[in-house]
Amino acid sequence: MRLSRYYIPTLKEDPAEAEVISHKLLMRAGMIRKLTSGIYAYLPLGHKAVNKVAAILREEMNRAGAIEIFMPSVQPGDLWKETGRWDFYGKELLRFKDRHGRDYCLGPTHEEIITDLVRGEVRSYKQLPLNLYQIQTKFRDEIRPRFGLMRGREFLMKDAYSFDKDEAGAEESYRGMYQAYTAAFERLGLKFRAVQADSGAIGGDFSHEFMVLADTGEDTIAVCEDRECGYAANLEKAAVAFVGGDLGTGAECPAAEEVATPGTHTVEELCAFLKIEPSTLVKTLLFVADGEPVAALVRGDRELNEVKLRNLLGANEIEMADEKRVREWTGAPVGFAGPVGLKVERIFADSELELDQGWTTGANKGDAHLLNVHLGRDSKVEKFADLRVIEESDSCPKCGARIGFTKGIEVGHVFKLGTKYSKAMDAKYLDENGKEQLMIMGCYGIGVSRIVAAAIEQNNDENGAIFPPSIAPFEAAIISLGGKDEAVVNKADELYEELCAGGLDVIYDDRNERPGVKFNDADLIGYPMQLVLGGKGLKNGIIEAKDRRSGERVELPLDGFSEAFAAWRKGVWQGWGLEG
RNA sequence: CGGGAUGUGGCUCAGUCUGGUAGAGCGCUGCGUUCGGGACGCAGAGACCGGAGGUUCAAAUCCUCUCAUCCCGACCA
Repeated sequence: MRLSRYYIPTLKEDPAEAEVISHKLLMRAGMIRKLTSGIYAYLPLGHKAVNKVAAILREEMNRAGAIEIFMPSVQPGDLWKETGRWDFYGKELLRFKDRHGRDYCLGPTHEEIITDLVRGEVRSYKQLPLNLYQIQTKFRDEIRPRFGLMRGREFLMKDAYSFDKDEAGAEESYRGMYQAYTAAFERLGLKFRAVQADSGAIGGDFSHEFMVLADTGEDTIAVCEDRECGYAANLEKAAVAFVGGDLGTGAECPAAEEVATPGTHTVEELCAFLKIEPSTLVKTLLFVADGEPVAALVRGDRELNEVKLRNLLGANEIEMADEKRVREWTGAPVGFAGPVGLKVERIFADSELELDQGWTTGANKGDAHLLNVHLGRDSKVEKFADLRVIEESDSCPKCGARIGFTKGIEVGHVFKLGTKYSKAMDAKYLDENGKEQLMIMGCYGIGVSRIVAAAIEQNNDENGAIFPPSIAPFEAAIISLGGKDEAVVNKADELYEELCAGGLDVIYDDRNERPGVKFNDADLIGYPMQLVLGGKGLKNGIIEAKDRRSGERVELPLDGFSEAFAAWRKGVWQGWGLEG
């Protein structure tokens, strides 16, 4: 492509609306433009990068035996009512009515549609397993879209759905997708990790998230420092190594005693007042879980993991109790809740609290706390369970080594759905014995547009983006410094034709611009390879080749250029851990 | 939805407090010079100052309402 006839509107300055680096660079490199909050137009370069990602995903999905289809983004409300998600999905689901007043929504995901499609066609075990996927625009009316392509409302997603006749088959499908994802992310040239994850609103039995590692990522991942072990999990999923014990009867524990603690609403204030450590007291947190009051206890220096509590309760939604409810249940202002005499039936405690007795807790009374509380003797805890957020330096739940934290961007998610949707929508087949069985499903998503943003978040420097060659909108740029020097222009033209003929996706900067402008644009956009041809180089029979990532420059001979270039190109790809 | 901020040529911003003829830099057009890391000179085009209402002789500026965007908290590819 000749740049003089192409469309890459680069910006010299960061747009005011962009905060994170990928958003700034995508805008500045002329790859995207915002239409409205969380909704972007893809300019030629952005579209090209997205397509390169999509092509790799398509290849890996096909290789794994999945079959591409394309489903509508406008979906009838009836199907969502059938699974109950019309009511449960929340405001993220953009709903509207057609001229007849019928309910519709813009698809945030396609379980309902695919299940409807398959139940109408698939009748026999002979047709299973089946794995269908699409690459398609999704719409989620996010509460707060931000960070450009990282969290848009409209975005491109690859979503696959597997249908199997039994659990074993479903697990095999799941493994197949897991492997396909691993292969795809490797080809994309991204540093990533597959981590255990909570299955969230879509539901299901177990799931993994694929995280692109970047310091600017929104998610925190707990990773075992023992590489052999390989345990990695999303913070909200990461199990804490079991530390429970025998609570005993409390016979040796002195009787609970009330002390006045005026004005101590927080753990810090209380500890300062009583001159004790946060690890010796119990925090009592009050929630409303699907409308029902629940209390959760964790040690004073720990943080409650709401996802673990929600899963323990099997609840759909949990939220912190408001001040009014806290007063009602404790008879005290916020900050003095405790398990003893609490007007909440269901009390759950973190396993760790089973290890010790004689805790300091709130007294359910203004300006007072209790000392020497024994959770078995003085209160009725329904269950001790893993409820707290894992901390850095905690033990790995799998091998006991240290846990470290790292940041990541979620770009893929694999779920085993089980029969959640097939049951709700009656997707059945006849087995070998002519008996009706529910299909076992799995679903597998990859944020295609988000990958482009994540690639930049992971790879950039002060001059701009640095694209892995497999994703880059163009693999290489020829920068001609010819100006009016016809010899240089002719040679650059010739090289361009040659590279194109060789099948290389190359952009040729033939603009009548000063060298600095061309260099800066090329660095900003982040083509992995730059080929610079100037008057001096031509005279000496060489062209300068720059590896954008390492910054290394080498001189390639013009005589025998193809071979020299091919060898150098291979080296650049290898620098990314990739094979051209 | 709560909390904070911002809306002024295509872009980044000044001007608003203290009302009085709309500015700068970049970009864009033309001509000339320049040409290996965002050149320079000259000449130009381009803005109902987010919108509506109000106060005033006079509003980008003060008041009221509204819309949009961005940032911090609960969701997710």
